[in-house]
Amino acid sequence: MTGRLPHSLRSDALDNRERILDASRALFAAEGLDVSMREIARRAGVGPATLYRRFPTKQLLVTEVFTDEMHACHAIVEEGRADPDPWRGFCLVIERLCELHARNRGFTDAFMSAFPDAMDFAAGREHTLASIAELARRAKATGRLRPDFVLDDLILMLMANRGIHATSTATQITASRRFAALMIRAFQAP
Amino acid sequence: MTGRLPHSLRSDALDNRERILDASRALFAAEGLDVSMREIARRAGVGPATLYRRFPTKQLLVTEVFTDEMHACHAIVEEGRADPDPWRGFCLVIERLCELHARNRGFTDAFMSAFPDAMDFAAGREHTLASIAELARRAKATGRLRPDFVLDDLILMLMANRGIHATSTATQITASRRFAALMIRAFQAP
DNA sequence: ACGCTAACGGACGCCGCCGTCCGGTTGGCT
DNA sequence: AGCCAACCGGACGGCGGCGTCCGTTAGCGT
Repeated sequence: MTGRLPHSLRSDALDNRERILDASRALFAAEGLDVSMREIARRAGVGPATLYRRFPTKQLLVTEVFTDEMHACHAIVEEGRADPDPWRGFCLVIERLCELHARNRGFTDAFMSAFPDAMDFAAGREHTLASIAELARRAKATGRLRPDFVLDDLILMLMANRGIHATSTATQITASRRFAALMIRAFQAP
Repeated sequence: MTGRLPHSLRSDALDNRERILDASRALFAAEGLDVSMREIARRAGVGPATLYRRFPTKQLLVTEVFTDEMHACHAIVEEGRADPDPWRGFCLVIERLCELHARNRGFTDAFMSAFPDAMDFAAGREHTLASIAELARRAKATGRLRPDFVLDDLILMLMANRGIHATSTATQITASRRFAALMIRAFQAP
């Protein structure tokens, strides 16, 4: 999945790898993608060389870390699509997506291709967006979603959602929820 | 206004001061507040020492640079308040405010108190927000603005607007305009 | 138990920014 | 014209991040 096989790694190496990923997850979620490699290594209790040996590029580390979140994205969209009421499903997707991104600053950066050449991500992103587009088409058919809604509006929303910062995670999520509610109202047909 | 009197400055010093402010304006608008002092000095064609001599703190430079924008903010809100139709005025304020912030990344950072101790700014900000609140009250009375609108929603909007980035300024403004339109729909009473 | 090799991390050189100091320059007043 | 103080900017030491090298450690297979 990453090109680097975790097999054929010595036990201590594997252990360090895990610690690096844990540290990355925590730091990326809290601070975004622009944490220094050094800081990740420190947090993981590992020398810089070890970090670079396992993940020569920050890019590789990022894609590895956010594979789960990417799957979560898919899952959210699929759940929305499975809803018998497309508009309800659409709203659910928006709410959940905003919360996911609010919980994980780094994932938003990655999703918005802060790393322009994260091809793995771009592919997953496009697939997710296409699914949302399909859901939006059905939601429009019910007359609840504005006919002039375009996919760019959703991207705009995610970009905007990224701008919302707060001191605590709890406040952050509350604010993001409020924002999602506003956007849903904006997307609703008059 | 800044504590540093531009009077009693030698002509060359005054000239450099102007060049520093110009460079800062350009860089802050384009890149936000996190440009290095060095870069500002380079852009202004001035040594680092000169920059620090004139503005010992980045904070001082920022407040000086964005005084104009702060006034523009006031003006926008006052114009909105002057509109005989409060809802129309409210919408105008939102559109103009979004555009102003879209044109100037650094100002948004400053306005959102990226510098937590920019007291001058905080005061101006609070005054502006209070004016908007008054306008909102009247707009609610007309029944066009949602009764549950709160000032935090506007701050949320500005934070969100900051998240919208684009490669070119033109695209940026287009996106921001679209966003403003969405938010207005969100704020409109059902 | 032993040895081989993967894996470790401290240390290195490089770079850019920070805020400051100081010897040279220049504007402005007499 | 000549002086003096205000002003200039190159240069400095400190810090932190970058990616890499290499001497040492310790997992694992026999």
